[in-house]
Amino acid sequence: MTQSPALDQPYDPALVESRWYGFWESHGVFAATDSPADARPVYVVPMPPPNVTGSLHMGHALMTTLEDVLVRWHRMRTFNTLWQPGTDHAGIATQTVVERMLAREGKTRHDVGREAFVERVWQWRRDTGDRIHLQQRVLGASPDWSRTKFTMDADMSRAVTEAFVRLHEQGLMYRATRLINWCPECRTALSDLEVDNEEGANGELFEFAYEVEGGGEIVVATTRPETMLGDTAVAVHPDDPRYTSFHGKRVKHPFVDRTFPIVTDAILVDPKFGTGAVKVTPAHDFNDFATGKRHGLEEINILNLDGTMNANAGPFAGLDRKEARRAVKKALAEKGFARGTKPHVLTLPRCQRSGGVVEPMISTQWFVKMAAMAEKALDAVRTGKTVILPAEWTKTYDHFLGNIQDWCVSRQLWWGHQIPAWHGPDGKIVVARERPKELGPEWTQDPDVLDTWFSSALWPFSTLGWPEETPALKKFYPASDLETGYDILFFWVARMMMFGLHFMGDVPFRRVLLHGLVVDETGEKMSKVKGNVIDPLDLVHGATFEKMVPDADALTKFKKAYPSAAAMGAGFPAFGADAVRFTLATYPPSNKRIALAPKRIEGNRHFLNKIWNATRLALDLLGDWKWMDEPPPKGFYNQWIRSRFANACATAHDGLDAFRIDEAAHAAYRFFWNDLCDWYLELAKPILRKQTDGTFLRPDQVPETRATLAYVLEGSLRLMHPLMPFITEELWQRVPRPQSRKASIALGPYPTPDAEKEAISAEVEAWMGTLQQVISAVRTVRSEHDVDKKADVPVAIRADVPEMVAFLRGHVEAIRGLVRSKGDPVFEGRGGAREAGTTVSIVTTPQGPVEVLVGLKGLVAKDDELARIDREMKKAEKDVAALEKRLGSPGFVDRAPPEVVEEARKQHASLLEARARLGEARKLAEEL
RNA sequence: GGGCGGGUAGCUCAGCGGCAGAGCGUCUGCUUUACACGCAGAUGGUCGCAGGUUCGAUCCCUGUCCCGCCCACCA
Repeated sequence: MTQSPALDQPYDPALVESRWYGFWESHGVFAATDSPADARPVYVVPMPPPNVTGSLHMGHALMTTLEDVLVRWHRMRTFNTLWQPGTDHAGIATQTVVERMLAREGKTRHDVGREAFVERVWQWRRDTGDRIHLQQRVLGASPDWSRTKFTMDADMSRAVTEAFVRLHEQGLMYRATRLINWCPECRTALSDLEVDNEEGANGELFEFAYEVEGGGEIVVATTRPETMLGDTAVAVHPDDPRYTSFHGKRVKHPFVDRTFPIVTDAILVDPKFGTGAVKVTPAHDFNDFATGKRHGLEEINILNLDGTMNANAGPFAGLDRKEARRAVKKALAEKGFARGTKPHVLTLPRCQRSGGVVEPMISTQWFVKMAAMAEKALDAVRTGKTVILPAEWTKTYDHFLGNIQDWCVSRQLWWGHQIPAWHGPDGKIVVARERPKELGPEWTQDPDVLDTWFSSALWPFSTLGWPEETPALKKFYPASDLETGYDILFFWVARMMMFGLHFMGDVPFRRVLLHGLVVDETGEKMSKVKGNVIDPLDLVHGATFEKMVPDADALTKFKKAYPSAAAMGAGFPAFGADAVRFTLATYPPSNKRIALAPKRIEGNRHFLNKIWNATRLALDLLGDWKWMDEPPPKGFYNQWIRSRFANACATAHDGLDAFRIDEAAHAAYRFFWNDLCDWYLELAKPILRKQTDGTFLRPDQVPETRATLAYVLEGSLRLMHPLMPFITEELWQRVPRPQSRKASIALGPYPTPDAEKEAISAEVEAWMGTLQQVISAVRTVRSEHDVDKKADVPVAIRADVPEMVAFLRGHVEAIRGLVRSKGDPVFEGRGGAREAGTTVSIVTTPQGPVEVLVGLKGLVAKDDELARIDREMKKAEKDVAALEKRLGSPGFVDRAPPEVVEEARKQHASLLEARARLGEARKLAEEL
């Protein structure tokens, strides 16, 4: 392990973060171990290695971060927490990337052959595997990724085969010939989910006539003229008077020697659209396919697998889809059947992987029956066995599963889990866990592979050893949490739910936590084309713009996508993993688009610096103090900071518990900076720092203050650890702490609201609030009048409530120290005479109004003071008016809850008082 | 066509019946023995628009206009 950085050095994330990963590994922080019997086992389903874009990206970093925050939190509460490494599944991105590499060489996978292609995919995965592993480590993520195998692991393949065979035995996996989505560019079938609809494509509606046998013609409209080669009917609405005379007649195909009927169909045909007559192509359109089934129509496939026309296309055979479209239109025009075109906006179905236009095609594929499994998965969420957060996604989940079609799982690709079926003579098929010995050499295994999401759907239990009844499986299934992006709710989450319930008889996880998608600062999706992709490692380690983007053009694009970063000079400084993690954790999960603002990371980087320096100060103030397990009786400031800490713990716990990590992060941030640093440490300084004569100002307060300071410091490091593992570990190793704590902060415990509950005191916080307001009032006056920082000013505090006077009198040292008053502030009853040149501020507190007088004679311009008072006066007037309107409006006093009315009256009285005082203050200011 | 979000300070976003909040930015003053990656203070909002419910609406309801996403359809 590298040397610890010296604490008096500036905070340097690179120095801090390089040392801890190995330490955690060696101390078993990442391992689930046996724990006390009452400790609930917690399992967070690990995400598979990236399989969407296949490269390192912010979305991946976000998922890693949020998963790891949850895992560290769970682990600190109950040690028995598992987030184990998985094995690779057949990530679809892998082959996409390799195919793109081939395309750059002007080749397709069919040019290099199956074996060579698969080898290239392996190579690519090994290369990226190293980078993924690095990113996991850098971000501090818990799983032992060195154990991750970037292979299609034997155990995983076994689980996939087992699942396939069982589904087949149960009649849920079947082979069928039907209309499916076919991508001619990838030359594979797709599931419905893998088809993206591109809206707003400009197309045209082409109209042409079919000759009706026995005379006349019928005009149809189409956006895909070439499909007319597969037409087997023309449909009209049964009630459409225009076509009544054609019912039962047949039309002649102009290019192929066949005739087909005119049918009536009220489902397919909308008489108001186009000509009211529809050409029917059962083999290449989903609606037409259904129509064909209703009328017993012939299905004529006109396409080859690569998108060229086949022999059924007659004279057009061999042409590509696009060429065929032009040729058909031209031929129809030549024969005099063309009837013109109209512009038409249409939606194009595109392949998610290749972007090619998807063609509906009749094909024989493997399908999984979904209806029964979907029903169970719906029920599990309805009855709360699994909770989806944020809850608004539940409806989306319901809608998807409620309308689900059978899942086409076979792919004509070469990378993936091969289907465990063997084809023999006469179309015989055998499904088995391994090739049956009795099969002769003429039997060949189905060349197709499974949809990558099929193996992913088994993830929660296949990674635990299923189908073996392993101890891990028994202990950790079902998992506690699954954390992932909402974009794969259907692809992954819903399918894990179905397969989990089906194969394990129970839900795969208790909670599903969905986060948003990371986009650039302007809200645009990150993509290589747009040039706005950020590698998280560049944010962690720092990088120049030149390194991140290749050329000047790209740099311009990049800076436009990150306006706040554009002003950062040459590039990103090294923010460090903790700052990146913390920032990612501060976006609320309801936020669907996470606009990554480097400036925000920078702000949080400053927070870490603050923590570093505050700890440095605290250690200095603590001196050689040793941890005491029994905190001594506490004074006011100590009670206050303990109360604030307890509240922060409660908020953080509730936040993490409800998957509002952002709330936990903000609670920790506010506590540490605004309470601990801004107030408590400043108050503790005069107590814990020796005076020039070497004695303490208030020796009686030293032990309790040191104990409290040590307590909240150590506690807040633990509170923040899941959000910023490296810096908290580094500092925690140096602060006083109980002997009972283990070697690493990561081993907990997490501060719980229960343990801190007793420290909460609303009364103490209210009094402290008053003190803070009084101090702020003096500071405001000083600042507004540009009083020299070193100048001491006389301060008088006037209040009528005896407890108030007593309280403030008890804190003269704090007031004097924090506002630089000339001697101790003077305490008086209200309403006395005031010296000329004195400003008056009115502080409204729950305990009543307080006047704060600051003597500024000779230090201040009259106009400034008058302006200040007028401003305060205006605000008071506004508030008084609002309250009077409320109190005066009919029904408020009668109908509003008594405590609300009471509160309003109190405020009103106190504001009137304040207004009166301000009036007097204004008179006084005239004398300045 | 159906559904789900969102529109709040210059920017990014919280809040969701009872005095409108944070971070970043801006302005002013300060190199104060933890921190200028800082401190103190200030500025800044018709809470998209119009109705309704309510004693009271940024918040609930209805309508409406923008923006985003998802699903379905598209001859």
